[in-house]
Amino acid sequence: MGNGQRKSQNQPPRRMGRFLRIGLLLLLRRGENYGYILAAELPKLGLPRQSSVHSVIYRLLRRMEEEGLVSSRWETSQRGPRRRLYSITRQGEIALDILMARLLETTALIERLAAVYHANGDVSQ
Amino acid sequence: MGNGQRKSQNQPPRRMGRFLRIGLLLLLRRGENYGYILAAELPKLGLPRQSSVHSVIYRLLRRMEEEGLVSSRWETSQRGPRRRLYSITRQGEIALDILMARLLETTALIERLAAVYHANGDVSQ
DNA sequence: CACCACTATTGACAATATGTACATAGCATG
DNA sequence: CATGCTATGTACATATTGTCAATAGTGGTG
Repeated sequence: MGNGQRKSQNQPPRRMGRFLRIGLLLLLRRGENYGYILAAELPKLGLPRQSSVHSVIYRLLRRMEEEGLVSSRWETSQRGPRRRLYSITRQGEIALDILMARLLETTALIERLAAVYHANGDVSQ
Repeated sequence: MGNGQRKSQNQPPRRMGRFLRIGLLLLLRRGENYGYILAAELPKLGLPRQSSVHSVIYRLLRRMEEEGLVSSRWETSQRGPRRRLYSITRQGEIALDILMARLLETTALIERLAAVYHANGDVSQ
């Protein structure tokens, strides 16, 4: 207790935007779906629940539609509150490919940093 | 006129904050150093140059000092503009360990997403 | 000396991203 | 009709980031 380390310890909320996009595109690649379900499915892909809050997912989906990565239509003829059904577009599929490629770059960066990290005390270059 | 694909293609600037922090801590673990040099060294660790702009690095270093991860002092007796020399603190070393641990989680997430990505058309599950 | 280039740090501003909380609305149940 | 679940959306505050400019010391050139 009472040590002064809290400030750097209390992990600030991770920035998951990039991963959320990928997760949503992956889910939508499986087929048309709507936000409420997508938000519930994301944690199953490994995304932190905290980042998969509904309002965040809805906002992101609208954004992705603006960008042309997904398209939406209102589900017709079902009971309960209306659902906005999203589908991945061709552009979205391309974007997914690009995002995954960039993920590889990120992995490479991480490995590089990890290598330096583990080169402990070894100060030479 | 032009097709409408540009919007999602032109890659938005990556968010490197987390990696920059790690890079700076790794560099400072090698020994005291100042911003101008640190900004030049980061790309050698694999960080994109775009993210290693001086003003960004200076700002981040000040921020990290506020958080107690690094400490600074003015270099005495040298010619040219004064330099603010940074050192990593004990807390900074701990934070580095934590950041690296979280990097592993990120790697796990990436692998998981990649697995789903490559399970192409395989909609089952 | 006037001018320029390089080193070195900082501050200010706008744009974007994110967290959080709330608002709306349909339907079902007791 | 109060409550709770499904379902979507909006609004506001804050955090992060990119960009640009300001300041300052030193050295070289004409």
